Amino acid sequence: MAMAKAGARSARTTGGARDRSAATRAALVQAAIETLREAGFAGCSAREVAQRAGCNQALVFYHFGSVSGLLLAALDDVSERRMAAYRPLIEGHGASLPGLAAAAREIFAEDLAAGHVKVLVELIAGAPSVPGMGEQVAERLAPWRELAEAAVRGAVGQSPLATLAPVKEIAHGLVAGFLGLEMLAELDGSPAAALALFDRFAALAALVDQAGLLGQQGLMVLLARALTSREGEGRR
Amino acid sequence: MAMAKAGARSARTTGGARDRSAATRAALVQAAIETLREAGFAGCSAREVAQRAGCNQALVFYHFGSVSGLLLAALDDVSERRMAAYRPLIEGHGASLPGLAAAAREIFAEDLAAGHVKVLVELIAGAPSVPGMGEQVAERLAPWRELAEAAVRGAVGQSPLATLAPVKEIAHGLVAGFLGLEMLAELDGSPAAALALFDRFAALAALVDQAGLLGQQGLMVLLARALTSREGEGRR
DNA sequence: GTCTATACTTGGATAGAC
DNA sequence: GTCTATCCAAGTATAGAC
Repeated sequence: MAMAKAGARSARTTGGARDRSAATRAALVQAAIETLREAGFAGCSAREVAQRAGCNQALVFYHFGSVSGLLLAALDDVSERRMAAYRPLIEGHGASLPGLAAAAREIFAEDLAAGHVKVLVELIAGAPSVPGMGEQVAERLAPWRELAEAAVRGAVGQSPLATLAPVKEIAHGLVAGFLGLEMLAELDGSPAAALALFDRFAALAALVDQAGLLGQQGLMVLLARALTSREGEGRR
Repeated sequence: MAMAKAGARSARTTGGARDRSAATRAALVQAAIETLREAGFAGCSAREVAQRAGCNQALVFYHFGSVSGLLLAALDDVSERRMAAYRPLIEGHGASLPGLAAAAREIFAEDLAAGHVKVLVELIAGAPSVPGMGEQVAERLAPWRELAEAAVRGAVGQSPLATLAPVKEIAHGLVAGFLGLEMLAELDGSPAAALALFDRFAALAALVDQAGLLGQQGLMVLLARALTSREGEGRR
């Protein structure tokens, strides 16, 4: 998928030329991420990005066809690298809710610092100005949503919590939360509030995990009782 | 605050001229909202907006000084009108958690349909491309965050839930959730997933409210016990 | 593959007529 | 207050030299 544009390169280039080409592409992609982060989608002109990459503006069009092509390649790059980093994290600790919370916190702190979620946010927000881009961005977001779903399923799939809401819904909320927290962190100029919320989530997860001792015999029964008994509802 | 730019109008204009001026300003603001919604921040040129408003491009600069000035005025307009609509909703039903959930659902459904949250999302995302705009947007978001905080305080302030997380944190998460759900709804081309999540939230709120019968004597004791008793932790 | 040069378009912003 | 006309800056994209 990241190689979708590789055809732009001749199949017979020499090794050195290929290296240089790859280096240029990589530099442009990195510069695009940086520009998206610092100047937003609206600040991402071919000239601006090329300048940061230390190369010529025309190379954006040679390698990626258009500015939006470059931005999508940047999203691919971030996605691929981050996905590779997160999957083991989630598959490792993800069997428990506290593990998921801790993993999510680490991931998010790292991504806030590196601006990875910002790339996504900017592309989602900027997409409507480029015909057809919304679908392209949605395609690239899909694996993330699946990863979130898998993480939630692994963490609460067989616990009583799963009966409170479908895994898909919880995952949707999680992804939305990531995006929203990123925007607020950007606006506030600080990720503190977002990280505090994650810490709180981790603490609550630990609490629920211990309450999980109650399991079907405890927590669930309690909730079920609350759901069914409607007689004493005079609470003001 | 919405009158900040009123000085652009002479103090001695005739009644008719003032009406026309106000109408033009209003048309531009409405067109800006519509453009932000359909083409995003990056698609909001003075020419594009003016065309939708059915007036001349130069009037953007006459009335608002700059394109970003117009966009901020659009945000002011949305904020003011929506705030007026929500405050009674929240103050009316907000004394209970289910009331808050129901109110939030109504608000959000309306705003999704009208694109009000989109305006905010686009301005937050687009802000980094205009020097100083981030602060302006943050200022305008502040009342919303306070409203969310007041709503949360009113709904869970004296309930056992409030001891699980500070009201400020919950409110921060709520606002982030609104923003993130808006982005996903936009990308999906459908608010269904967001609304389903709100419905779930409302259902859980009703559940918690009924569990609130347990109050300090029930739910809290349970949670406290889970927090302190660590001896039987052999749960696999 | 990369550069320079350039054609063309769009956008921000202002001057001046009405 | 609104419009036309216009200037200028910035952006996309391509052609052609190296």
